[in-house]
Amino acid sequence: MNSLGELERSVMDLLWASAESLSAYDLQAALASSEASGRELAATTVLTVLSRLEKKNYVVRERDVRPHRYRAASVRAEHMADLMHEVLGGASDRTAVLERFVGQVSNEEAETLRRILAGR
Amino acid sequence: MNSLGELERSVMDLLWASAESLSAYDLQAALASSEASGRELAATTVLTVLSRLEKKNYVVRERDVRPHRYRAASVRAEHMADLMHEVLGGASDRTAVLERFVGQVSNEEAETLRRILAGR
DNA sequence: ACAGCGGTTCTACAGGATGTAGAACTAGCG
DNA sequence: CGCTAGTTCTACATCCTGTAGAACCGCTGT
Repeated sequence: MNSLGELERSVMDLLWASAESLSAYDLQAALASSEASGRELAATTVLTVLSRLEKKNYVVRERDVRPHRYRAASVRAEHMADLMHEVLGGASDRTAVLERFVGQVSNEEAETLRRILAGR
Repeated sequence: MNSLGELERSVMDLLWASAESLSAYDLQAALASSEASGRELAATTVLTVLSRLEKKNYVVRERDVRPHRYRAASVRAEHMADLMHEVLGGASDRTAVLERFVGQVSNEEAETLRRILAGR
């Protein structure tokens, strides 16, 4: 139930990167320049994707302004942490998974984890 | 690129739970009893799924025995840890993600993490 | 050598997710 | 009240997954 499509993910990346809410037209332009192709998608295409993302609760839509504006429903870090917990949730052997997980992180990251854990 | 289908996941769960390699027929039977429905899938269905899983490098096939036997390419915990790292890898703000992630774990799990980090 | 038979691979199709966009509809400005 | 930008509907191609029949293949016993 997690993974988004290619385009959906691109849109989310833009929304996550933006402090402001964006209109479909902003996104349309941003997508055109970011994606090497340079090709511009049809406005309706962007709108469709946004509707689907809204249905999946990935984005929130501001309907009170005329070009509706959209923003990510949650901060990116939040979303990723959720995904990680989702993976972990599907494990019967949580400790084993955590062991492997921690075993694979770099030293700096291990340090980061210790620091975070220290601050409870 | 991660998520498996329903049936694919069931098959992987069985393979992950088994120390031995299993034949498609073992799996067919196991699936029939585990899934409440009790219905038995066609053998070819199981074979197809196994072929797909092999192509995705989730399982390894022993071709030298006649009913081919299959086993998970990696231990479940390993797989899940990989998935978690995969999620984390797609983050620009890794620390932020880890903060959120740790912030959401239970006290016991936090303790587990500390212990793991201590002994590494 | 050959017919069977169990086992494997090929081929096929339905249904859902996603990318893509035209057609149809709607709200608010002048 | 008619336009026009903007939104929603409808539609279709493609890919992934579940599901399985059809076709093919390698032993094994006679």
